[in-house]
This record gives sequence, C-alpha cells and structure tokens, in this order.
Amino acid sequence: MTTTDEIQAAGARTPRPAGRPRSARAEKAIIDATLDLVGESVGISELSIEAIAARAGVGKTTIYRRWSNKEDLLVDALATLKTPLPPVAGVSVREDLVVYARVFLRDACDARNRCVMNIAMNEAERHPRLVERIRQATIEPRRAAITALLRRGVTTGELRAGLDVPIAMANLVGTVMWYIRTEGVDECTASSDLAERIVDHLLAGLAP
Amino acid sequence: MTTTDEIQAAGARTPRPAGRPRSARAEKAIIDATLDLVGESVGISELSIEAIAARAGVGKTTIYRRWSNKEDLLVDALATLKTPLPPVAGVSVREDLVVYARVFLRDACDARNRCVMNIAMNEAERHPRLVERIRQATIEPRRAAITALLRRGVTTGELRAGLDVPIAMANLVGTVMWYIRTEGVDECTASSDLAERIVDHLLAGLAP
DNA sequence: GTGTTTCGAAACTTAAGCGTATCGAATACG
DNA sequence: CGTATTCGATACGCTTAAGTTTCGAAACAC
Repeated sequence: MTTTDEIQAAGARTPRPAGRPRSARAEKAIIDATLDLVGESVGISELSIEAIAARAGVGKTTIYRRWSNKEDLLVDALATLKTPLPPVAGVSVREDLVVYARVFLRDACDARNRCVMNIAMNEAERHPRLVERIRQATIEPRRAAITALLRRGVTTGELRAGLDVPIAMANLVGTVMWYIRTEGVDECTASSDLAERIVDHLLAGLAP
Repeated sequence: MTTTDEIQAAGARTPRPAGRPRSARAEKAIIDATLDLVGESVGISELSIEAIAARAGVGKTTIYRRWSNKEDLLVDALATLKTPLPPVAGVSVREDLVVYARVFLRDACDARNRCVMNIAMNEAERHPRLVERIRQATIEPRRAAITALLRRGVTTGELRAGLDVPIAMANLVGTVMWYIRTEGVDECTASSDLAERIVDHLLAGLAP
C-alpha cells in the first residue's frame, strides 16, 4: 500500500472522520482472497481468517476492523458475485430455455459460482443466515424466471398442456447440475452446443 | 456393557486370542453414532472422534483400538449402508425406471444415505480414498444399471432412437435429486406416486 | 508541526480436537 | 486362582485457528 489508494472523499454529507482512511485496495484484496479460497476448499469450516489474511497480504486486524466474524465476511463476499441474473430473452421458449441453460452451465463451471450452490445446499443448518441470503439473492430470482418461462410456454402452446412446473424445473436445473457433476467441468467448456442438446433432449423426452 | 455380548467364538480356525474379547455392541454403537452424526452435520471436518465417542457412550480408546483415524472409520461405517443395489426388475422399461426412481427417492429422503452423496460430491479433493470407495461401491453400480436399462429401451424401441445416454442419465438422476433438494424431504414421503410422475414426465418430455 | 486513525506484523489468550497414555474395573481363558 | 486383553474415563501434549492486543510506521485533517 505504498501509493495513495485510500477511500475517496465520501461525499459532502459525511464530514470524513479524522485519521488515515481505510484502504479500498485492502478491502478488495480481502474479498478476492475469500472468494478464491472458498472456491478451492468448498466448505466454510475449512476457510480460515488467517488464510484469507495471508492470501490477501493483509493483517488480521484489517479484516476484523471491517467484519466481526467469518460469516459476515462471507455474506459480503458472496454478494459481490452478482451473477447478473439470467438476462431477459426473446421469442421462442426453446431459445430462452437454451439461454438459461447456458447461464447455468457457465456458472456451474466457475469455481466461485459453484461454491455458492454448494454452500446453499450443504450449510443450511450451520449458517442459516448466509444460506437464506443466497436463497433470496440468487436462487429465488432464477426459480421465478424459469417458472414464468415454463408457464408462458404452456399458454403459448409451445410446451405440453398440464405440465407439472415444479417437476419440469427440477428437470431442467437438475439435469444441468448433475451432468456437470458426473461428466466434469471440462465437458462443459469443450462442447459449446451442450445447452442446446440438453434442452432439446428435455423437450423431446425419452419416449420415441 | 453389563451382560455378556462379546464377539462369538470366532470359529475353530482362529484359536481365540487370550484376554477379554472386544465388545460387538460397542462396535455397533460406534458405527451407528458415526452415521448419525455424519447425517446431521454433513461435512467430514465437523465430525469429531470425541463426539462419536460421547454419542456412542464409549471411550476414545475403544475407537482408536479398531480404526487408526477418522477416514478409516468412515469407510467402514459407510460400507454398512449397503443400499442393497436397485433390485433387478421386470418387463417394461417404464416400470424399471420407476423402480429405480423410487429407490433414489427413498435414499434421498434418508439422512444417512443422503450424506453419502454429499460426501461424494463435495469431499473429493480432501478425501480421495473415501470418495473413490463410495464411487465404486455405490455410484458405479447404479450408473451401470441405468445405462444398461436405457440401452435396452433403445434397442427394444421403448425409448427414442439416438438417445444421448449420458444426458438421459443426468436427466433421470438429476431431476430426482434436485426435486428433493428444492421441494424438501416431506414431499417425497407424502406423495407415493412421485416416482411415476417424474418418470412419465421424463418419457413425455416438455414439448406437446 | 500535532492528533487521529489505519496499516501490516507479531504476540497473546482461549478453545477444540487429535492421538496417546494411564488408570481401575470387567471379562475372558486355563 | 493368575494372566491377558478390553472396557470407559481421564489426563496429557500437540496442533490449529479464533479473536484480541500491542507495536512502530504510514496517511490523512488541521
């Protein structure tokens, strides 16, 4: 921190407390180190504040001055993974399903994003606050988007009438997730048409 | 351990070493406590030998006399969950798919069995030996069985020609797993025809 | 300049949990 | 009976990490 990279003047409203300002660079380094380590170790208990401080090149004091414990830091760190929500889509339901599937595949291939789902699925009992936040920020918007898309397909006749929406949603998301889990991440990055193939498979079904 | 419940005479071949025999009841209590705690805490690092000993009503000595470390104990404990392999099935591919789906649903609703999949999916890097054992003992047989069933369906014409078997497998397993994850365990035990509904949904596909 | 606050680094206290060792009591065999 | 081994309980040394405190240096406002 040799140069002047401290937090900006903070506007006219807050009269800027006296003393040395907090380093914005240190804050970013802490968040980045946290996300890197979470992406590697998958599991909150394996994540140590000391490892974060070492990786970020920062003293533990600098961390504890900003966050009072590990969970608070994680909440803020995961919030920066703003997974920009699957973007709005276009004309045909199939095309939109492919767009969503592609987003899921891309996220599932990124270690940082993948760990979010791992935490949401496995740490519910030990970190309910964190999991609830993930659920509201990431899972729920996607669930709602897919539900709306499936319902739209039913009304437009592009999808089967009487479709069981919860099952269909588990169908789409579960297939993508499980495929990545079993076939590995390489498979995703390799074949660029994987999303299309999966969606077409789901649309056609198993029967002839 | 007030009564005589020690290990039986052990046959004529081994001449029975002198001294007090090891308690079979203690061994069972240790395994049970291990599975209970794993099912609750999901995550091997949260599992402590001391907690197992306390839950089993056993001294740590009794554990370390049988297993040299946590992982060895887990390997043996998980091996007792012999999830008796999906039983052989019958005439139509649909019926057999329903049988498998029902087994997966039942397993996914039991905390002890559910944790096996959690470990297999999340602890691969930290406990490769354990995960490899789970993979060979549980995952691989099921994968092979489903693959065979899907292939059979293609040859008999009950399933679509040119079916992508890996995607179809992720389709079946992923749908079941994700449905349980999102809708909760209660949903499984409640509706007894869930397996049929999921399988029929997969067969029919999303399209009209 | 003085005063205030943050910086990174290090030492510190506290708490878990591992794996070992020791203890008296219990349970087998001969 | 004597011997051998296991039993549960407890204490021990060791490691890891949490969270706190102290330190001199640095960065700001005045």
